[in-house]
Amino acid sequence: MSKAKRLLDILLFVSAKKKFTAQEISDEFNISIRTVHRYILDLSDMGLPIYAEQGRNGGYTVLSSRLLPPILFTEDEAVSIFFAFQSLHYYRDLPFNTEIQSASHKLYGSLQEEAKRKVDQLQSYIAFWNPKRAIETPLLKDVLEAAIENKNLHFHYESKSGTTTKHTHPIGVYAHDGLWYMPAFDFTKQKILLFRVDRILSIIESEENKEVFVNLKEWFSSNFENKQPIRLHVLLSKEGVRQCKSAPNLEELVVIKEDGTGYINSIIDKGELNFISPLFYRLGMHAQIVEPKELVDILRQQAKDILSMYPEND
Amino acid sequence: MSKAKRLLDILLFVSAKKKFTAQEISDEFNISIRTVHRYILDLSDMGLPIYAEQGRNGGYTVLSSRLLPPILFTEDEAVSIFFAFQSLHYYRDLPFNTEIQSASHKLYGSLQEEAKRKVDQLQSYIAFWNPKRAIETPLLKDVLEAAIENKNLHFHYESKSGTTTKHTHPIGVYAHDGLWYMPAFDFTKQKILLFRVDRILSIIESEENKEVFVNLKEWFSSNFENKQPIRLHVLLSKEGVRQCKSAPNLEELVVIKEDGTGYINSIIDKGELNFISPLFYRLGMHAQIVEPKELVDILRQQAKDILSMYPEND
DNA sequence: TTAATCATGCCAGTAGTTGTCATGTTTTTT
DNA sequence: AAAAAACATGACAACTACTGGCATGATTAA
Repeated sequence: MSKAKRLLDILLFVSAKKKFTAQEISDEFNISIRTVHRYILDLSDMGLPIYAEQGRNGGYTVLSSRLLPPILFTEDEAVSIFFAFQSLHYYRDLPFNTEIQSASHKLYGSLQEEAKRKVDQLQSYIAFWNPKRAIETPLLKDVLEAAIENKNLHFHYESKSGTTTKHTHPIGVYAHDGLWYMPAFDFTKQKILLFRVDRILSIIESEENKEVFVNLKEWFSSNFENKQPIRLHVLLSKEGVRQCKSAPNLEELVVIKEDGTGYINSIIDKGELNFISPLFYRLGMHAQIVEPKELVDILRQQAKDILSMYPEND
Repeated sequence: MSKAKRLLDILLFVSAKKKFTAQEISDEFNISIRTVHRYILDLSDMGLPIYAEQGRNGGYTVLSSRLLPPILFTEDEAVSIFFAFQSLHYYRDLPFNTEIQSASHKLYGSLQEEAKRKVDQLQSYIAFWNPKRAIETPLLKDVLEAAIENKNLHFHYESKSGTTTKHTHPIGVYAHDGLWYMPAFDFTKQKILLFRVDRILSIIESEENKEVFVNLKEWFSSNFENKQPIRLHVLLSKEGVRQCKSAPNLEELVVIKEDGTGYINSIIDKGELNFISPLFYRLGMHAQIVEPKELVDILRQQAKDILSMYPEND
């Protein structure tokens, strides 16, 4: 077997084992101890952070975490990785910040000049904009860890009514619009609630739990099921069509007529009414609500509240 | 020089040159032609997609795009790259889809079993949720290309008033809330406008342009300057504080008092009024607007419109 | 003190690499 | 048809690198 291949095998072996003696490698790969010492010198020259402890009970120790075999990327693949990293620049807190830094550095360093320019250009022509929030999410990594390790999580939470204590089992973590959310089973309320990770003030403790809950994907899809179906029927002007087409939950429901106007006439979840009412409020004349009466009531009630708060005095 | 190092040098040389003869390599690196043939066999065994054309004017041709020297990633760095790719899964259209696929594949293949499980788990516990996956943006790649190559772009656009033709110079492309936007200098209106890439119906043509415009970063930062400063003064209940803290542009302006209530009293851009009015509409009693009068007028006018649309008949 | 380690040097035997020469094949040019 | 330019492959001797064994030292723990 060629030296290069053998070196690689040893690299993988030792970076998994972390601590070992020359004798062990000699036995494992059937090579002389003298050669093991030479190989380790080579690996060290190649940049593997390894150090030796002298004397009885000594041996070698690999510092870095496990290494992968060398990978040959094409330039375009490298650019795509930078592109993906770019999309993360706009989050304040991320679970893998240091690793992203070092991976970026390794990749950028091995690009040729021309490709470096391409990457630099990419960064000045494309962006993933988040309303760049000042909101800190220091516990993100801890929460994600608890979720992945299937642990229960007890924490202090900043809710409407002040600081409360929650006993939960996290389903997962997701980012939306620059904020991090955690759906979790609440043992007190016996159902899955949605928590904002930045509002978790401190983690009290986490503990193992063997029970199996839904996973994040299942939770997402179950959330699309209608809990309280209700018919939404709205007539839309041309502009109304345009704006509804940009609304998260409505876009697929809009039916466009030949003259450019349109309508919505389908079943939605009653819980969404509060969510979509601001849109119809903004649309005003551009959206004529036929059904449900509840939605009209919400709009009218809020309009009355506003008028009573700001009485005509001019 | 060791064989491995020489092979790498040749790998980089040929993957940049694409087409070459054995004689050229022999001259460039001062090795015999016989050895060049041997080396090329080695590279081919290593997976470099290279083929030979026989006969006069023949030679070798490298198929794939340029290769980077082999990179040693740690397992954690590999995981961070998967994490970054994960964040892109939630866009329907992306400029580097195929490269992301192949890079993913290479990385995943060289992970050890344990790490594979970790990556799989990651994908079921973390998500980047994006509400507008259904909207197609087929021209994204073309638009980005025109931006990077500093070209002018003429296209058909679906605007409020129907289909129009735009003559622009793109500044760049950015994603926000699941949609792709393109700020571009409009030659007709002689200023920078914001276009939605999914509303670009077809590209008529693009042409070189030597002129220099602002780049995307400059455009972003210039957009934070107040064009028409106006004072916003609002008194907030505890719930009002909570909700304003979650609003993109307001969160940093909120001042919290000891009892948990708070207020906003600072200068904002007049253009933002239309943007924030739905929030105050929703807050109702939880936000008492002191200034500006314009905001109150917007709320009152819209409330009146709503009430006149849905007259009391119950 | 002894045993277990790493560290390093030397040397001869082995294994791998290289250059040269020879022979073929394919394709284009003359 | 012949010549030229290229790849393809084999044989072999010269050269180079690698390996294992042995020796010697240094360091540490039992």
